[in-house]
Amino acid sequence: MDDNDKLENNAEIDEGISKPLWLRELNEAQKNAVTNLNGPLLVLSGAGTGKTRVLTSRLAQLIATRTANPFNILAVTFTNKAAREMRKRAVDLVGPMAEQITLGTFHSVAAQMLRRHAELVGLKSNFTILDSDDQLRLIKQVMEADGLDLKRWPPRMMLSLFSRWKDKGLTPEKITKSEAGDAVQGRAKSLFKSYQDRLLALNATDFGDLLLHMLTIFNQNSDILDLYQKKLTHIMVDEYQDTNVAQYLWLRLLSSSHKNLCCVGDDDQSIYGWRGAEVGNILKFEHDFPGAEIVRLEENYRSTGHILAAASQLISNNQGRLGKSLFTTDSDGEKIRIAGYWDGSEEARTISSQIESLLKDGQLLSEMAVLVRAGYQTREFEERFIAIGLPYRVVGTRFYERLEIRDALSYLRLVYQQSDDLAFERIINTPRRGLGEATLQLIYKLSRTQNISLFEAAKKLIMSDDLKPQVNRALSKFIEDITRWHSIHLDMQPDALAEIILEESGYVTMWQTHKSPEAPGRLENIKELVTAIGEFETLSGFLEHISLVMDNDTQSTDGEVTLMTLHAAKGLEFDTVFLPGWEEGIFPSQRTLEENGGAGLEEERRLAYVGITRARRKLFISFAANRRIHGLWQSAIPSRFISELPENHLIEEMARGLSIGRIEPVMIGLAETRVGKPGYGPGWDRMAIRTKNSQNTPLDMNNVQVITKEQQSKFTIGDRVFHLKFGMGDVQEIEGDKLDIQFDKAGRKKVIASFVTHK
DNA sequence: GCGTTTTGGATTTTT
DNA sequence: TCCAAAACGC
Repeated sequence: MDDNDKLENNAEIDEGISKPLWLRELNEAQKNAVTNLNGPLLVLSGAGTGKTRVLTSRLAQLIATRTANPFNILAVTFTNKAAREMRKRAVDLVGPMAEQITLGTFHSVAAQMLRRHAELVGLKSNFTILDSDDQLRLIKQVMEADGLDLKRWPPRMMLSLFSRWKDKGLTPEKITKSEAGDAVQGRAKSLFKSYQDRLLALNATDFGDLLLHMLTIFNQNSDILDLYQKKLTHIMVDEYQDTNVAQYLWLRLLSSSHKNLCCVGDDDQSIYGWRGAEVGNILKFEHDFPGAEIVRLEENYRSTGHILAAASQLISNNQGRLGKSLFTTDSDGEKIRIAGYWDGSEEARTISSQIESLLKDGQLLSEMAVLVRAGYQTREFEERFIAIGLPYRVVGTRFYERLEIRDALSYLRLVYQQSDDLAFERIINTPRRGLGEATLQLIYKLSRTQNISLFEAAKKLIMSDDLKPQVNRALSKFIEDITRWHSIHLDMQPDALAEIILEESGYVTMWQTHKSPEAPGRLENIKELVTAIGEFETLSGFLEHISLVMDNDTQSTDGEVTLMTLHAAKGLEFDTVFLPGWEEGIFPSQRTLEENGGAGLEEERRLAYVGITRARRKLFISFAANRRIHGLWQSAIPSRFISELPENHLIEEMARGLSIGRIEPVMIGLAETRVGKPGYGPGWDRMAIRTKNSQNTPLDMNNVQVITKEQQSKFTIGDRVFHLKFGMGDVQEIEGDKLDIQFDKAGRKKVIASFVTHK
């Protein structure tokens, strides 16, 4: 059946003969969302309520009813994976004409638009999109040029401040005094400006710029905005709760003439606030788009009754929700199992054997997942899994972020575009060519004074006699190589080109002769990269692809347990889910509480909700009473989230006399004050918040153990002490609240003073 | 300019 | 504890 037949067929069907196939499989609420085609529509879709089906069916419905042509539809997602999935399912429903839908991530759609109108913001259409590593080096340069102490103001922090501003749709001009505060002695705004100027000079953007520049263009050129409003008459947005202000403004501009904006999302699953996502967008949808229809998808097709009940009860502790009540026709299933362990390794051991016994019962490892709050928590499990030979995979470090991949990409970028200064810098001396800091400084200077790229500057330097013969030779060779590769790059398959470049530059040899244990793996990755390049016709096509598609969805095979963070698990589901590490300070994360207070706590709770709702049949939640964090032993109390779960849906399995100990207010105060690291680390306002907290949270000093100056001096070197885990020992050294103790049995350890008592 | 030692720092990260 | 970046010494 060709495209037209399919469409005709469906149009006919729609006139009453029978319903199109996609409508037949929908429940009432879903149908409501799918057939409501014009005007603003908000679809609140709880976890597991068939969101993707609704989205794709609605695309089909728009086309089949001829409400919109495929090329008049814009559909935006956050991940490439979601975009691919949506495209595939749309094609399945309406045929190849779905290829004409403008469908992609916010960033890729914005990048396409920006390439068409780049000159309006001072860019050329072949601008480079910088990855976070490039951004970091750039901001460092800008700050150094400004004579700032990089220790006092970590570049990473500046970068995140700037991207937060960009997320809010703020250009340097729009930064007000109150926005900038007194960050970096009031110089933040001018630094931001310098950073943006540098980006333009490099013909480059960062991720935030893609949206930001489009906002500028739309606001300053009504004809262009008009063009897009006329072309894109129907807009659909996935994961609306994760949009930031810039994305919201962009959507509002695009839809302002026709108001055909359909946003799908779940306020309870908003977990990216720290990245600029604004839950407010979804909460105020009705207000922003008067007359908006709201459809709630509340029938859950994923989880058992017990799991849903627990999730619902937990999330009901949050304020300011739009409110949904999930239900299922499925059975109650098994109760959730809550377990307390003595320490982290017992937790890892027990979970591992539970996985093994499920495996014996015929469950697939690919249907089991261990979800943790932070990346470092996977290690304890990995170690255990390796020890017992349990196959697992960690979803984590992304392929394109690896050092060797970035190096290789820099070669390709420089060959493609010699003016790519950041790429130049990265590889000029990799592998070692004897071109170090001194030479680089010369090149910089020339490039700055003559306002030319580093590559051009290097060329000129070779012509001069400013370089030692040896250095001149090395630099000449480098420049010649790049020039030569550039001259052939259009005549070759990009993967063959990449092979030549990486081989002839000595990059591959560098790793072959490198004698570190990870060298072979790096070579493997390089091979993999070349294979990936092979899928593209041109070098430029590949480079555009990778700058936007930092994808990492390695297909899960049947035989591996998945180990990942809760954030990474959003949108996924497993038969069995383990949620370890539910301890105050870890989850909810101490740092989030300190930095964002109540709002932070609510986001952590949503994260817990996301975790629970990943499970279809079996859910295990656990905590450990003692845990080693960054080499220090700390004792912890169970997460307050555990006490928020409804008891009649749980089975508690406590090891050796541990109890869940429903957390009393005093103990919550205790957790906020005591658990966690001593007060160092990034966060300009952390100290302020810490001080504020301690003033606002009066603690009952008789019941609560708090680290005070007085307590730190409780011990002196040579004291005989007792520790819960290590037993008796002698104090060797005292550093603030940490004691270095020689234990009789456990050896020498550093522990926190409050976990030790005199004997 | 390069290899080694020391130190400081340590959430989450769709693009 | 364990990693990466700065500082150091050749």
